[in-house]
Amino acid sequence: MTENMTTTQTPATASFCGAEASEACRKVLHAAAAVFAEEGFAGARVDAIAERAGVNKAMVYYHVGDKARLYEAVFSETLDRTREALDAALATMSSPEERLRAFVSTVARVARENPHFPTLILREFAGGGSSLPESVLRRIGSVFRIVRQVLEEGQADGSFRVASPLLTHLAIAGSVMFLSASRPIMRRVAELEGVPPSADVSGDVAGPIADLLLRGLLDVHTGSTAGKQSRTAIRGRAAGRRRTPPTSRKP
Amino acid sequence: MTENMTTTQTPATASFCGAEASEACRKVLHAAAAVFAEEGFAGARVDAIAERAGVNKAMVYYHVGDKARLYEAVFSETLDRTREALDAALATMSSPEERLRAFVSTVARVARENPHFPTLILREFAGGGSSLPESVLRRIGSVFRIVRQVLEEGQADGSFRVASPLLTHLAIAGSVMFLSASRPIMRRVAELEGVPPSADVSGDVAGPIADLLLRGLLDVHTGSTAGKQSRTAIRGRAAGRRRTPPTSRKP
DNA sequence: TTAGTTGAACCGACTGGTTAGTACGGAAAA
DNA sequence: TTTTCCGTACTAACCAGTCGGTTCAACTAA
Repeated sequence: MTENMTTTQTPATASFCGAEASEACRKVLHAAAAVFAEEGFAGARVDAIAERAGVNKAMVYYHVGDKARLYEAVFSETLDRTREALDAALATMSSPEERLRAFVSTVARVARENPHFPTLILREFAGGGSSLPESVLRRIGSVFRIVRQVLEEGQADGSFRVASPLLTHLAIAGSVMFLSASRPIMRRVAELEGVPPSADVSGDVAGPIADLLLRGLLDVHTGSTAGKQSRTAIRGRAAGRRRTPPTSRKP
Repeated sequence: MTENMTTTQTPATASFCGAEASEACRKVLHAAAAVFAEEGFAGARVDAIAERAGVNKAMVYYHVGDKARLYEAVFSETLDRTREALDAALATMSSPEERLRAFVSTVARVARENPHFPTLILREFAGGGSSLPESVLRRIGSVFRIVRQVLEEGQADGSFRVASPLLTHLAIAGSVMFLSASRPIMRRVAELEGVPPSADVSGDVAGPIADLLLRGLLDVHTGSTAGKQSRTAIRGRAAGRRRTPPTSRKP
């Protein structure tokens, strides 16, 4: 399957499969992405990856290297592709709002085209990045830098309210990743409760997420009384927000 | 549904460690939560759990059962505790905004008090809930029902704009979980880039997250020109949002 | 008091199945 | 021939789960 050459035609796998990126090698990387996403690093079996790729297990070692290197290759390739898509998408936008919306929709699109991406990211963030080498962490940092710049621009020109760029970025990325990866478990929960699985998470999630994050949940656009009341209530609450005591249960 | 008696003081670990919940058993559950969070289900070694708990491996099997049952016990206990905290927190609030803010801050507090919680949730959502039994999925569903009710109330009385409750819930939960679990990897990324690790994610994340999600990122309160422009642009975009064809890659 | 009994809590050492990684040989290109 | 590619068959290690036994406190009978 050559299905995710959707953005540009750069051979992102070049550094791992040799410069030419042979067919077998690409199949291995695709299969690895799928199995790593489904089972996690520890749960993934090299035999399963090989079988899924339609090659012999020895080929995995011949082409890519050991399991850790395979994992790194999957991550690097996906992050590079994401980064390229982001650069391309943000380049055409000028205002911070447009750029932020483009960020959300681009990440959502990459997640839709490559369904293993959000799963891998979620797993790795949960693990603290312990199984990632520096090179991959640096790629993550470079994506963060893009968003931080957009957020700071927006704050500087007054179109965004002042908030921590790091928290905001994580909220945006977390929403998109979590939501994209939630499809299977939400389907299971839904059918367990006897309700038909919601179509909301099956379609395009970028628009609603961007709406939520950019416009906010409160209906401030209609200028209705309810909306105004809400805003006042929330502003008061936000100002006088009580601090919760830092009672940590475990040292 | 028999297990929705969550508002009362049910001892959450009762069903797994025997009614008395012996000291050793509690230690095992705590250690299991830590190791499962750090390594995932497949990556967690029962020997590691036993060592962390300061008991012999055979004791793990003697007290709790096999690895899957141990995992289930950790999840059930944590989810029950979360559910109890939510019920208590939301009971005192009346308006939908207050209740939603209470939801965010309660989940954030539980995550801070029990740092393994967001990690476990993230991992399990990534895995599609494949290693969770029905009982645990039902508990997840019950938490979702709480939030959906709040959202629908808010939409009914006009204080929330109309949006998919499922998407909104996942965005909220995803933000909080992702952000809470991101601390370690963010620290690693930060120190790799030579910048001091941001204090933003170390403190209380509930307030900023709730502010972001409830008020929205755009500074609509000042009525600035930039804000007005943004809103128009966004409304236009949201209305004419293109539909993406539902191309599912795998059957 | 004391010797004997019981049973729950506990442990070191083992097993059987699984899995990452390799040795080596064949085939086809170059 | 040499190099690249691919496959079979193997090993060494790992790990979930078990087994046989020990400790010890509580209880009882004499």
